[in-house]
Amino acid sequence: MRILYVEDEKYLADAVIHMLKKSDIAVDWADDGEKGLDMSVNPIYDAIVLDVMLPKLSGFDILKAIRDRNIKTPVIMLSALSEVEDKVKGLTMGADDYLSKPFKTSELIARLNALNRRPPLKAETEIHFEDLSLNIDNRTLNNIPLTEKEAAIMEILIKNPDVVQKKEYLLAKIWGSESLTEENYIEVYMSYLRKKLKTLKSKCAIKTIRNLGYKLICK
Amino acid sequence: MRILYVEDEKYLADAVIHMLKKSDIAVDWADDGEKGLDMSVNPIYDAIVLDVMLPKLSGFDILKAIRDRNIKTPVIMLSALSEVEDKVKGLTMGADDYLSKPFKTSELIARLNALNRRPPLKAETEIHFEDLSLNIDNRTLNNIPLTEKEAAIMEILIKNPDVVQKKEYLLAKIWGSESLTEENYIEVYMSYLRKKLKTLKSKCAIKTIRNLGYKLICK
DNA sequence: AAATATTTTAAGGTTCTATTAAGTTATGTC
DNA sequence: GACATAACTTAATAGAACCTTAAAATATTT
Repeated sequence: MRILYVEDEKYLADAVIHMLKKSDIAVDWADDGEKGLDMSVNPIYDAIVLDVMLPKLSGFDILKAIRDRNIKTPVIMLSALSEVEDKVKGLTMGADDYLSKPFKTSELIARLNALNRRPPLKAETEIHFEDLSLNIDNRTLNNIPLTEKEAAIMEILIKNPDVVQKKEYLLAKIWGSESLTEENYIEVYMSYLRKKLKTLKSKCAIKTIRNLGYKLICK
Repeated sequence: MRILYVEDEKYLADAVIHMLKKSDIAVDWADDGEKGLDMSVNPIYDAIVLDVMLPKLSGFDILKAIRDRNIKTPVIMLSALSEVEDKVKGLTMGADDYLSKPFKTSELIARLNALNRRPPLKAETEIHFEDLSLNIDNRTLNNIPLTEKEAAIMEILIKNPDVVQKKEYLLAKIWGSESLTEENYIEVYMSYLRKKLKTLKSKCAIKTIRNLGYKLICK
């Protein structure tokens, strides 16, 4: 794992970097906000550890700048301000985690590892796959409107192409139920969605895996 | 978003659930560890919020149990023990986040949203052997579809290559029966599987051990 | 309150898988 | 090599799972 660490206190930085390296985490260090931002846009990092109080640009400024540029690198904010409002501010601005100073490096390492167990972020409202683009906000698939249920099913399928979604899972997730009368719901909606995929002349189709569920496949 | 909240203090739970609902987060509540574990295995939840100190099973117990079962639902641990060691323990056991009590619900909400900005981890369901790869979820062998019974037989063979599987064992395991009329079932399905292995031009083949059973062998 | 859109229900039709059965081929024994 | 037995293959059938459609019930918009 390779991370960027933006921190102006050299003593602290040296100590933390030393510990991280022992845990096999490569660290690039920036000692002010400007350098930090310049280096942040580099996509090689698995995570960015961002102090809030920095010379020139604050951690929040950097966070905002990189998220505005649609860069999804996981960010852990670091601050002596342990106020809940600050944590919330960081997290809603797109940070993935928030650690109060002083912290133990072992906790930072654990949090870095936790972050990197998950795949990187995808873009928000539009989901693209092959020749399909599903817009969650408008509820449209390649500009043709979908109903709420259709969109909910399509979202799950398109986010996991080629992965079978079990019937019970879809029922539970979308209808919040497990009753058998409702088994037919899913069949009806798959039929609707297939019709729409056909009118779109999409390369993709919904495949049934008998006794299991459905998945999205493309030519 | 729908989450599972495992918490034994009813007062706290009521307050938190109320706030979460206002933020459009649906909450199912379990008030002890056993119920919590039972409900955790249901794949409908976008996250599980887990108190550590619980009757019957601790939050750590639940976390371990669900991660052992390869369930990837994001977990936030909740505890009055704010010791760093505990946080590290939770995070290394596969929790995605850790929140110390007391906490503000706004922070919990921010963290839930941060977690759900990331796509869920997929469970790995592929079994590899020589030039074969069996996907249990998709029910495919090297991307060609298998039926339910074919997949069930193949799973047993591929998990125990070079080990003879007795006819009666396969019958009992897959058909749940020992009748002799059904002896032919297995022969029919071995024939189907062999045909598919041939179309795959696999190095592997199913060998018959007369009067005993079958095993998978490879060149 | 009417018009429209969406969801649910229900019924009949279609497709696929598992089972059955019968003929064929392989294996081991004398 | 002849025989008996076990296993293989294939095609036909039955039944379950799934699809489609249209109408009824709800929900939403105008």
